[in-house]
Amino acid sequence: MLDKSHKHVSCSSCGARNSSLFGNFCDHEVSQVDEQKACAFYKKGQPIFIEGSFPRGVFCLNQGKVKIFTRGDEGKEQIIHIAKEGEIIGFRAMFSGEPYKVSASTLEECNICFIGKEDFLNMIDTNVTLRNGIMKELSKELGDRAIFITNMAQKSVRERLAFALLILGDIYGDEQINLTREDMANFVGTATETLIRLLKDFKDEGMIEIHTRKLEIINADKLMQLAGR
Amino acid sequence: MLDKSHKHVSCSSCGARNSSLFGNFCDHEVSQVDEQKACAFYKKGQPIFIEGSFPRGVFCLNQGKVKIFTRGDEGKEQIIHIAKEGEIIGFRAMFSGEPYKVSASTLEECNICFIGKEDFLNMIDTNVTLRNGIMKELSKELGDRAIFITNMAQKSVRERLAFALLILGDIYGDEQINLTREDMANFVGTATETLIRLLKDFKDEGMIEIHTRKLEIINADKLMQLAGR
DNA sequence: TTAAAAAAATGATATTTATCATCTTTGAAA
DNA sequence: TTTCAAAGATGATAAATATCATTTTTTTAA
Repeated sequence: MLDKSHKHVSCSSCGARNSSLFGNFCDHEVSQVDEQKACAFYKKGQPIFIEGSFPRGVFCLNQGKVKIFTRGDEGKEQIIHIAKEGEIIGFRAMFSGEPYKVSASTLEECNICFIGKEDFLNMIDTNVTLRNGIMKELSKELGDRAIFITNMAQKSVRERLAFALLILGDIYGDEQINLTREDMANFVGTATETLIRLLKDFKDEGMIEIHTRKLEIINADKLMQLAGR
Repeated sequence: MLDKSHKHVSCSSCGARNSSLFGNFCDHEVSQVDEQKACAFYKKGQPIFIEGSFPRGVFCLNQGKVKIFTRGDEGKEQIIHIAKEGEIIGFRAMFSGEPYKVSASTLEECNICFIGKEDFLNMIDTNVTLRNGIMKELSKELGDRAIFITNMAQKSVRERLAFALLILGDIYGDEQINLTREDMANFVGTATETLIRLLKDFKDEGMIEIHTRKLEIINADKLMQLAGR
């Protein structure tokens, strides 16, 4: 369990920082961010920002996983991305001048830092490396989403599930995949019942192991074959 | 029919420039781009760049429409975007450091200018307005693609077709929508036969008129209602 | 102008996946 | 520990859409 006190998490001691967009900051830059940011503990299921509202800054994940999603016409969530430790979220709306097009909420207990819009944009203006990192990230995600769209349009639910499990495997790393069936269905883009049936098939075919709510991938090769490129 | 000679199209006389990312360039900047760019005439159906290859610069559409697409496992195209006059295409791969994740080819005869990678990146570094414009564009598209993914996952083909027609109506402006049924199906994410049947339904329901290959929207409100938000 | 190829259209059928109803299990709070 | 709500699971059925085969129309190029 995470420390629930709202104490300041120092960037210099942040285990996730090295793999983040702030990874190559010098000591001076790190302490500058440290001064400007605010830290907070989030309970599981807590919203971070909501589609339609205006952004006031960006969020940096120190600990925990966060789902980024939109809601369709009937309110059903479509999960676009699952962010993990080290990721900065909400920075797209910083540049678009539009309200958030997506919502974010925690999938587990999280420690999340906040950097105000002005401070963040200032960093972007003055720090070329950060700026290039951001532009690279925006571009990379744009490419990923083109593939996401294509998968949605052309792959069967079974293939998409295989694909999704591989992505989730990456995100969860050593840990087991830990999502409700509903969230998983909303990531794959299918009905919860269909997802549950397919998970059982995958288990029977020896691709995954199901430990109640947590999933373990035991044959990634077979999943890759199923998922396609 | 367009002039097929490979003569230089001047940015200062480019009708599309005002609505482009170069729209607010001063005279000096415009003439600089003019010197650095190369112009070419493209026939209908000609590829501009192909998924997997490495980018050498960006393309600026002076005249004509271009489809941006990926190919799924079985080679079927999924159209992600249709670019029109004034749009700069292929700049995402400029920042990602990766090969193109999408392909682009012309949907009709086009005049397209090319700006080399170095020149373009140099512009980005020195011109804050252009840079902000690019970042805004990247962010905006990211939001659009989140919605695209959600539509694919949650809307019926009928709803997606209505949505697609509205987008196409915007892109084609005064002109009638002019796409093969196959391209349209690859944009909506459905089988060509399904698309053809639905178009007939839409015609019967008074939402569109079909002039052989070209389509005209005659009841946008009804389409909007069908498409959802 | 004609011939051939490409695109569009139509019908029949199969398949996938969603939906609805119901039941069971799990986990959290009293 | 018991209780209750949420999550997970299962079965039956309906609906949407893809696929395949074939025909007609349009466009392109000889």
